[in-house]
Amino acid sequence: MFLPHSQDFDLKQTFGCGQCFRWNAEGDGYACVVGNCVIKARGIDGGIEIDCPDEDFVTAYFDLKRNYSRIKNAIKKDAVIQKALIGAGGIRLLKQDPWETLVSFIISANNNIPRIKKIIEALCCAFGKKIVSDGRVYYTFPEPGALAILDPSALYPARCGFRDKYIIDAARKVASGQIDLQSIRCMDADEGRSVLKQIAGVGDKVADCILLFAYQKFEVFPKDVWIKRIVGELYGVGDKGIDAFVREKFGVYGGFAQQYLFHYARG
DNA sequence: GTACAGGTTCCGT
DNA sequence: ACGGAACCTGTA
Repeated sequence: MFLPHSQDFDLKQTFGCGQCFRWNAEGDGYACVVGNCVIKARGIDGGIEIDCPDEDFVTAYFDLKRNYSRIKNAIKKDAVIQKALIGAGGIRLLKQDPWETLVSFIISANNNIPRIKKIIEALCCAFGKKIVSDGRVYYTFPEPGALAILDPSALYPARCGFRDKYIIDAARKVASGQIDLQSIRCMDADEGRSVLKQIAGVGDKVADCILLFAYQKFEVFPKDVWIKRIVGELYGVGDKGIDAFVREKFGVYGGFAQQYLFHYARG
């Protein structure tokens, strides 16, 4: 699938902005296991080439139907956002699998990106399904049922630390049906957040990341330390004032603004 | 050896 | 309700 060059889609920005953890540089592009297959993406002359047999899936996953230029214009209200957009304007918000996103952001707690990626790969390698593509070996993300039967100590080789019991708690609640991840799709953000927070290790920040990156609740604005820092420094708004500030400033597009500002905050 | 990292939970006021 | 320490591990 070929996508002509657009200022609204940059692979490096999209994969590097912290919303996803399984895209890796490979050859002259990137590769990732999404669901049960390997997707590859690379920049080529005049655009982006995406290698995946299911075009409908690619369209949904990369959110290709949405007009990002229009969104960026709507939130481009001051010099701060304008500067952020210079280096981050090619970010797209990926529509990711809720279960994988849930576990990934439980792991993100008090952690850094390289180690988050390492832990997720270890879990996939140990408990996912092996697939081979172009002679390379990959692993799918483990199903809830595959983790639900385990004791937290079984995750020790993945070096999750104190998060191991949270991952198992999530797996058991999802595998048993106690938590229905699908049902969150049709809830508003506040309802969805309260359901997700029933899982140990899921607080406001982790829940908001899942709502934004898996359920496309674009008004949600996850507040991590970087965002708190940059909103404080550049807008002079304290932690407790962020929600009101964001609602007033970015309205229903808070999540997009969060990604642009976050990318900017990390240089 | 010590501090700290994209957060949550627990235990004090 | 609210603020601070602890949590597992890897890295500086």
